[in-house]
Amino acid sequence: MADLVRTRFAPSPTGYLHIGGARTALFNYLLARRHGGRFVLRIEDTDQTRNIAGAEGKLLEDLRWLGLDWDEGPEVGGPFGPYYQSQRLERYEACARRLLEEGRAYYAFETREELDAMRKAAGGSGKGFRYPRPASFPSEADARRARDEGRPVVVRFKMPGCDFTVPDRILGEVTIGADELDDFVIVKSDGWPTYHFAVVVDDADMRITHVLRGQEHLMNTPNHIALQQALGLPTPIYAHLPIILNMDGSKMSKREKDKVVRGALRGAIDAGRIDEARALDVAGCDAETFAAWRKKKAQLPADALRRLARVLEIELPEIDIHDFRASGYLPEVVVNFIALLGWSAGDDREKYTLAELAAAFSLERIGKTNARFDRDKLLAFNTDGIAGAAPGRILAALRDYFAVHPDSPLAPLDDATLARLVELCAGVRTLRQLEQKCGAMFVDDEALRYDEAAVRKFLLKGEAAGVGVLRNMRDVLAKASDWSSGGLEQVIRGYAREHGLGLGKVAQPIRIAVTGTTVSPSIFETIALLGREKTLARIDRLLARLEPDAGGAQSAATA
RNA sequence: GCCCCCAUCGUCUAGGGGACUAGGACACCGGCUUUUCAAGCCGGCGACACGGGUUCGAAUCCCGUUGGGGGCGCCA
Repeated sequence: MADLVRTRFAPSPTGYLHIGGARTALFNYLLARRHGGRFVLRIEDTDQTRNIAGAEGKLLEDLRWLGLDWDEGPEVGGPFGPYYQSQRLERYEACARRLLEEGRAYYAFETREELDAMRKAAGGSGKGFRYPRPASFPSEADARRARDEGRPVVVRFKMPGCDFTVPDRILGEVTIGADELDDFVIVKSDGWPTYHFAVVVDDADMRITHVLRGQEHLMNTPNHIALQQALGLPTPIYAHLPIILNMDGSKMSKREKDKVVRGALRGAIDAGRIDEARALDVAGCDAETFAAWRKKKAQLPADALRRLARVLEIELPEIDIHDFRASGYLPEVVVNFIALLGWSAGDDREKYTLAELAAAFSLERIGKTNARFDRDKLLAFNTDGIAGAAPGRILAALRDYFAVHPDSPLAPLDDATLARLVELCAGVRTLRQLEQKCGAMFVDDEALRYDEAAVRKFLLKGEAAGVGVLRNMRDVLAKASDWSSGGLEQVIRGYAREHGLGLGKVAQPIRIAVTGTTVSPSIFETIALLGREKTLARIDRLLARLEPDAGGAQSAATA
């Protein structure tokens, strides 16, 4: 049992689970499962200013949605808890005390402003600053006095002054020179540990054997190893994962959403489609933040971005796991896809279930190169995933989708109807696409919105030939004796043949009348499902709008 | 600026000195199918960043250049 593999995922509760975090969690999960070990979840909530209420719940929900269940951690407990760093403060205090007593750490009293000034003075650009360690360390009395004077008191770790070599299972041995290493802070002035300190203590306490984390942590690792050596703790096996980038090569981050919305808003304002004041109103934040955001100086809250995106009629790029859920991706597809970002089994296989990944995974097959996140390929995977899933699976996935979109027009439908829609929509790429394709069938007639361009193209163009067809079809359909999809197909095809028209010339006007758009399942199936009454009512409704003499509105665009 | 990491089709990758006229997937292009959007089927385009070595032989090993990424916080 001595070599039981124990891995962990240790997020801080600042929002939804990010795609990069999800990949890190997945790899840790897979390694533990592959070796019959334990996967631990720990909440790193040591930054009181960054913790966001409700974020932890979202994080756990996202992990569960992906199917990454943890053996120890929040909600499940375990022998090495508590699994919240905020509940482990005595442990860090004890370790810090020991380091202070042994002269391996010391107090420091600079304010942030003083440190900023020192950094600026250090180098031309202020980079590469190293804290000037005092010849003799301040005493407990000095620390007390500083506190009494209202100065900040932190504890810094005395780096041993030697080079450090990080043994990394992916990158090999990476040596960082002593000159690069700084006496970093281990206890903040609020008494809480920094990440570097807490992570070392906790990983040891929780018997973590393997640490898989993003490559952005590589340069921190000497600090961690030094700390482990000073505290007499073992060094776990490290594996620094390549980073996931956007298609443009920039780091994939939540800023991407800000960027997209900011660009769209500028275009809309330039085009006169929206004005500054209205945009601010939609965003619902304070004017100062909004102004800063427009100048790329700040980020907007997620819900503000969502509201703006809706008004601007743009899709937000998916960044968080929750975004993919909301866009109608299957969790097993997301897992499959991100597993292939930086890992491959070495053959041509690309499709895996979570269990299959757990069986095939190995540290040795993780690559070194950063990967760009290709949404097109994910979409293709999702299309295959939906096409290849058992009907019951898609039904369950739809129910989950409705949990995120309770207002979906499809949400109230029974399983049998939903199953029918799934059949009719074979080939859709996402659950959202299925919703968009079928939604219009299940909204009230009054709520139908007409695609203006489609109306022009298929109804009004060429001396309103489309309107004529629609008028005729209204009568034909009213008299149809068999309102099944088969019967309707006969009637409609028959009409097209008689009048020497392609089916499209007949189907599209009907489709627009009954759905408002050019997209729906087979036209026969669509109106069969809609029923005669609604179909005729919707055709009448559109005809009334398009024929002023019938007393309809001037333009379909106002609908 | 300094330090670290990386480098095969547009993208994710296979490849670990001869099996490479470099394989797969997505995207793209062309065709077929077609009542819309998708899906599907067939075919095609397309890469070893560059320059030096080592070697009988290099995509594979070494060095340099260039390019990309990361780090340089009382954030994690």
